[in-house]
This record gives sequence, C-alpha cells and structure tokens, in this order.
Amino acid sequence: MASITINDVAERAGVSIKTVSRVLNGEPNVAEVTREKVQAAVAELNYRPNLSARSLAGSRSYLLALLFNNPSPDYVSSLQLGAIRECRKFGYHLLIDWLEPQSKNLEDEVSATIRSVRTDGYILSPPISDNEVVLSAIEKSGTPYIRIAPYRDMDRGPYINIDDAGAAFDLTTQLLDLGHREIAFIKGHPDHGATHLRYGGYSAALRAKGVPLSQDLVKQGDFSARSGIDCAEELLDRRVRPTAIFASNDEMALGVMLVANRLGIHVPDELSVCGFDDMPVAKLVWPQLTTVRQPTAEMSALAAELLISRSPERGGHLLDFQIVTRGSTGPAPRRS
Amino acid sequence: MASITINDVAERAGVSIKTVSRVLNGEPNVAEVTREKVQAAVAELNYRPNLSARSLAGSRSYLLALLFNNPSPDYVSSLQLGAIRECRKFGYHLLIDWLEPQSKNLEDEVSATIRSVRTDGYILSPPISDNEVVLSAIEKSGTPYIRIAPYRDMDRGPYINIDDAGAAFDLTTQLLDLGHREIAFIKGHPDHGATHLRYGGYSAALRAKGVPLSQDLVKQGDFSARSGIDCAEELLDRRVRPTAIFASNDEMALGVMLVANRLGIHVPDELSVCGFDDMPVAKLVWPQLTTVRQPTAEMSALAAELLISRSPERGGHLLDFQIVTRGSTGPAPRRS
DNA sequence: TTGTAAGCGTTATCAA
DNA sequence: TTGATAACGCTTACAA
Repeated sequence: MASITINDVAERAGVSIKTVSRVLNGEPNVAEVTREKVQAAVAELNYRPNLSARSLAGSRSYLLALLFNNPSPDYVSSLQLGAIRECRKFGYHLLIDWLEPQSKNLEDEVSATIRSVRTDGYILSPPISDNEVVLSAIEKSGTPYIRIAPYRDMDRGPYINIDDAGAAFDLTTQLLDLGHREIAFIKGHPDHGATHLRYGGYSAALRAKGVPLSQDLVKQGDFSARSGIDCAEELLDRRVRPTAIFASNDEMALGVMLVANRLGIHVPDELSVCGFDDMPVAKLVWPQLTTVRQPTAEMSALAAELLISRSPERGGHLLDFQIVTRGSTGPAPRRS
Repeated sequence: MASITINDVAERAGVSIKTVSRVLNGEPNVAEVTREKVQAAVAELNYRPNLSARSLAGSRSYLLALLFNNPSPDYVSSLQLGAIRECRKFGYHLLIDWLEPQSKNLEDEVSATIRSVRTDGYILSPPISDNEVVLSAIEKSGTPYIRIAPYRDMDRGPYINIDDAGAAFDLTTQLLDLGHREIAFIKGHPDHGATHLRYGGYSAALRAKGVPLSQDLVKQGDFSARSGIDCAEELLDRRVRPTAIFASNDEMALGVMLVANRLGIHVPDELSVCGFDDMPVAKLVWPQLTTVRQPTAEMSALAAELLISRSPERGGHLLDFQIVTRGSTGPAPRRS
C-alpha cells in the first residue's frame, strides 16, 4: 500500500530527487543520459507524482474547475467533455460545481471553495460567465479564469464565444429570403448573454430588410423545452399565426415542434421552425431542425488549454459557427 | 495575496496549531473556552484550510470522483447534481471523469489517475459500474468505491440501485392488465446492467400471465433516442403492429413517440408507449409518458454520503421506484 | 549539469 | 487539555 514516491525513483535511477523533479517537469539542463535513466526508473516503478504534494510545494495544482448553472444538460455535458478531453492530454483533472446565482451566500460559497481548493483556473459557463459576485470573488483570489459566451464587460478578462448576433442575423435573413415576414422570436433566459445577442441579431436582420418588428411576435422563454411549449402555444393558438418561429435554442424549438404537431400544423409547409445550438435533439424531431451549430466542446477545450498553458490573455477568442439547414424551414406559405 | 494559514489562526487565538487543527476537525479533548477562542479567530480571519496540505498530511482529500460513460446527459447530469449537493454539505468537492471502456490503455489511465489524485472515493455510474478493468484498478488502490446500478458480482462491494426488474415487471403487468398482448420491448445498451434487469422483468411479467414472448417483438436499442427511432420503425412499419411498446428508457420512448407521430399512429388509442427513468423529456412529449421514476440524484447523493462518512459497507442499498402513469398508455385497441 | 536544504500548510506522534 | 516537532511528497532557491 505504501505508494511509490519521488525518493524511490531517485534511488533507483541513482540521482537526487531534484533531478527526478527536473525530468518530470521537462526542465532544461539535464543530461540526456540522466534523463533517460530517470525515465526508465519512472516507467519501471510505474511512478505517478502525488498531486497534493505538487500543489502544496509548487505553483500549480493540475486541477481546473468548471462552474455552471444551466438548464440544458446537453449543453453542459458537451462543455464538460471538451474540458475533460483537454485536461487529460496534460495530466490535469476537472472539478465541477453547480452554483446558485440567487443564493444569498453565493459570495461565501465561491470564495470558500477558491481558497480551500486552489485550482489553476476556472471555466465559467453561462449564465455564471456574467455573474458579478462570482467574477469578483475569483478576481480577488488572483486565479485565472475564462468566460464562455459572456455578455458584459467584455474587456474584463479572457473569454470565448461565437458571433451569436451574427448567427441569429444570418438565420433570420435566411427566413426573410424564403419570403417570411411574420417571423416570431422566442427569447432565452434573461441572465444569459446569448439571449440578448441572439435577439439583437434577429431584430437587426428585420431592420436590414425593412420588416417591422412586432412585439406581439416576441416571447420570453428561458431556454427550457417547457418554455418553448408555452410560448408556442401563445403564438400558434390565434387567428393570424406567424409563418415562422425562431426559437433561440434547440430545446425551445423542440417545444415548438411538439405544439405544432399537436395542433396539426404542418412543418415546414405551414410553419417554419428553427433553433440554435445544434444539440442532439435537433436531429431527433421530424422534420429535423434548421439551426446554428456552435462548437461547444471546442470552446471549453480551448478554455482548458489556455488555462493550462497559463496564457489566458485578456480579450476574446471568436470561434466559427455554422448555419445548418435542415427540413424544418421552407418557403413562406402564401396567405389566402 | 499571501493566504491565511493555520499559523495565523493559532497566533490570533493564542494557542498552538495543533489545537487549531483539533477544533477544525472536531476532535475531542478541547476545552470549551479554547474551542470558542479558536472558532472566533477562524471567523475573524475568514480562514479556510488548504486542501492540498490536508490531503498530503492526513488521510482524507475532501475530494470525490464520479466516473461515467453514458449517452444520456440528463441521467449523468442528475447524478452529478445529487453528488455535488451532498459534497457541498461536508466541504467536499467533486471531480469528474469520462472513461472510454473500449480504450486499449483504460487500465493505465484509471490507475494513473487514482495514484496521482487521491480522492476519498469513487462513484461508478453505469456502465462503468460493471467494468472489470476499472473495478480491479480501484480495488488494487484500496480506495473506497460505490457502484450505481451494477449488474454483476453483487457481493463485490457496496452498491446502490432500485429494483429494475421489479419495476419493469410492474409496468409490463400494468400493460397486460390494460388488455395488451402484443407488447414490444426495446432493450438498452448491452453493457448496462439495467438492460438485462429490465428485460428480465418484462419477460417474467409475460410469463406470469401466460403470454408467450415473441422475439419478433424484442428489439435491441442502446438507450439513445436515435436507437428508439430505429427500433420503432422496425416495429411499426409492418402489417401487424404491437399494441404497446415498452422502451427501456425515456429517450428511446421519445424516439418511439416521434415515429408514431410521423406515421400518424395515435397514442394511446392505437398504440401505448411507455418508458423508464422519468427524465424531463417524459413530460415534454404529448401525450406525456407513462414511465418509472427512479431517484437518480438521491442515489448519487447517498453514494457520496457513504463515501464521505467512510462507511461504505459491502452490500446493496435499494431505493424505491415509482410507476408514473400518464397519458401515453391506455387500453389495448380492439383488433378488427 | 547536479545536489542540498528549506519550505508549502496541514495532520500525526508523543510528551508534558 | 495542550503543544513541540516530525512527517507528508513534492518544488523552489541556492550551491557546488
């Protein structure tokens, strides 16, 4: 049970522990022969350095933390996988925590965590990316962090996002080009930056084509399928229906599809529907959803990579999105 | 930036660091006055013990790890939340890792992780719960572990599950009582214990009522909605259809509902559908799914609690399930 | 290029 | 009931 330590390796290789440490950390100024001897000893003993000891003695903990509070398991899960994959590449491990923004002692919880477990960095996913309490607690600790898809204070620190507004603009324009004029929009949760950016893109596209924006066609959802259902019911259960509904994420679009189905409204002949995110659910519904693919896992992987390489420079990393046209959108029906 | 250590607390309280340590760990033999003095100092300085130091010096790391490889983000996410909640109660933190069972160097990956980051315990979720390589690697390290919903070697160590077979038996019986005789079954991924147990319950129920089990009505899925769609197509796209389909999880049941929808088959009048798990998706489809509710988050919370309290005794903890009857099941249609 | 010695912030040992 | 003092397994100065 007694585990193998750096001393065992040093002894076996016939060098000092400092030299073993050098090899382990890829430091320069080690003779090639010595390096090989040490590596051989490490391999023979199947030695793994103890994380706690490393963390206590040195300046890195080989731990990253992902903070989230997001109603979409698909989205979070995708972020987790991207981060885990990247962590593994570099011998890092991922710690996760669910934060409750409306918790009264959020500040305490966060700062207690920060000071007891010193991770090498935090990945903040929306809506935590814009949470002032969390941000300032982390900043106070001096720990590096990266925000995924933030909305405010863009020059506050490093972040990763896609051009949410541009994507919504493009998709809306595509609907307009198909002849749609009554395009409804279902907004996401107000705490998420994407909500505002996507809505901005939608309204800009209408404006660009000179189509008036009617508040009757804009509904407030919260990114959950449930809210998509509720909003769709309001939008579709009336005399004059929109010819298209742009739900600002796929889960809400699923809700729309379910309602359309139930009401016997044919998609896309009578109603075009599109979503955002290209989550697995987009390919399950029939017809499959026209949506925007964003590289979720790549975003968190990049975040992890930046934190691990210790080069998270202030400023943004903009990744590419892609409009994915599937069967749920089509030409606007002619009004009788 | 220099963080507050146990020395600062000791100085402020006018005691030795050992005494502070005693108070921190709730050890006996500390005078009440002393205890209060120390607690006051801790509060004033807002001191938090350093995890790495604790882990290095002592026998606990205040870290738990959840291992998974599961196609259902809903399920995994629910397990994570249960574990996180419980961890927070006791000042623990949760580390997660995605394992690839078919990876050639799985053994290495697991044992490397185990020996570099010494967690106080592992929570194994299906299908990892039955992975021999992972199990023996953990056992070799002497780290406690708890299996969620395992299938084999039940007396190998502690585990937590529900009576999957019993639940499937009850639900199948309910369908039989509604008059169904042609009840199709969609199996889950073969690596998951639940797959075999649920199928066992289904067939036992048929046997109990003297209804012959037809292999034509049993399809092999993998717990993904996609596979539910594929199996449903095979089952429904034929002259003589089953009158009910029991999908062994909700995601596959969603697939079935989508296909039925597409084919214009009315649920539940022409076809009864039921699922298993009572995931959020069960309430999204229309009609809502009849399913089995299992306390996923409670299962992982219990696992965490047992590991933290260091009392994971060999043997099982059986939690209650509940049949949830909703609109997707009804009396069998009369054959013309 | 290599090694010695001093921490890092806790818990464990053992004596007072 | 308390407190010196020695680990724990590493990294970081600083020498050699």
